[in-house]
Amino acid sequence: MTAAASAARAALAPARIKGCCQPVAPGLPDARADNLAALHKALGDPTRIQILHILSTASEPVCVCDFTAAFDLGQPTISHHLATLRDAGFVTSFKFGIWAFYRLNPAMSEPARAAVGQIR
Amino acid sequence: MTAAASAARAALAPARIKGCCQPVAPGLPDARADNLAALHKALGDPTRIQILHILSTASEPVCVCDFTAAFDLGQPTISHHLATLRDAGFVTSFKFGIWAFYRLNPAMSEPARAAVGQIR
DNA sequence: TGTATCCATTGACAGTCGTCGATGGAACGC
DNA sequence: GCGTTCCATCGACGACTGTCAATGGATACA
Repeated sequence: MTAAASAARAALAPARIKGCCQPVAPGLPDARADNLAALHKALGDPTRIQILHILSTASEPVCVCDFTAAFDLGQPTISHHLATLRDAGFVTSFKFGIWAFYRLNPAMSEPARAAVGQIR
Repeated sequence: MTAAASAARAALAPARIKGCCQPVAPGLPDARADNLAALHKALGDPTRIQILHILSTASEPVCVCDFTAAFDLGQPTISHHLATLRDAGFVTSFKFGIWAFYRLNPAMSEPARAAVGQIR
């Protein structure tokens, strides 16, 4: 080991005698980590990113039939993606006659809002 | 249909004659949507959220052996999660002797940085 | 040189996810 | 009422994901 490397090691791992391991902060509460992971998992699909992009640039609620026309996917698949986004708190929906409309959830959580803000 | 509902429909779906569908903006470039989805997919696991939390609060690079001690998971699983975060651009690693250290990637993309900033 | 430690990789397995076709309920127009 | 349209749900299937045990390479130290 060179002198430089030795100095680097001292800076990186001071007081790590037998091996290098030292205790690490316990981290986030499990519930918090689970919530954040679920939030990001809902964003882990290109179709759902596109849906949120459409909703974040739309001035009005968007009809499901508009989504099915915009994507090369079956209607059940679109419905599934919309339900995923709704379950994660990103969007809300309402029915109007035979149509269902979706829009961004105005009560979205702060991390969710930050994530949607990056979809540009 | 009540008069109020009729007015609401006119506001929501003007000029939607045969059905309600109207063209929707084509959306993000596919590559952009894919990149954002991959980024969020890498955050879609509580263990990886915890890892990023530890790294974002650590003042020094953190040794893999510290992660294996902090989680109730096997060493290959920790290694897998760290590789996932590295492939997604969240962290970088270097070896020092027999130890491997990880830290937040200083060249992280802007959406990635925003997401990590929400892990608190 | 030999041994021990650390960590990445491989192979395997159960569970989850994205997608589709089929079905059924709800609302509209005739 | 009756047929039509829209959309959520169900069942199924292939692909991917998280986890582990086993393996092997690289490094340090006696």
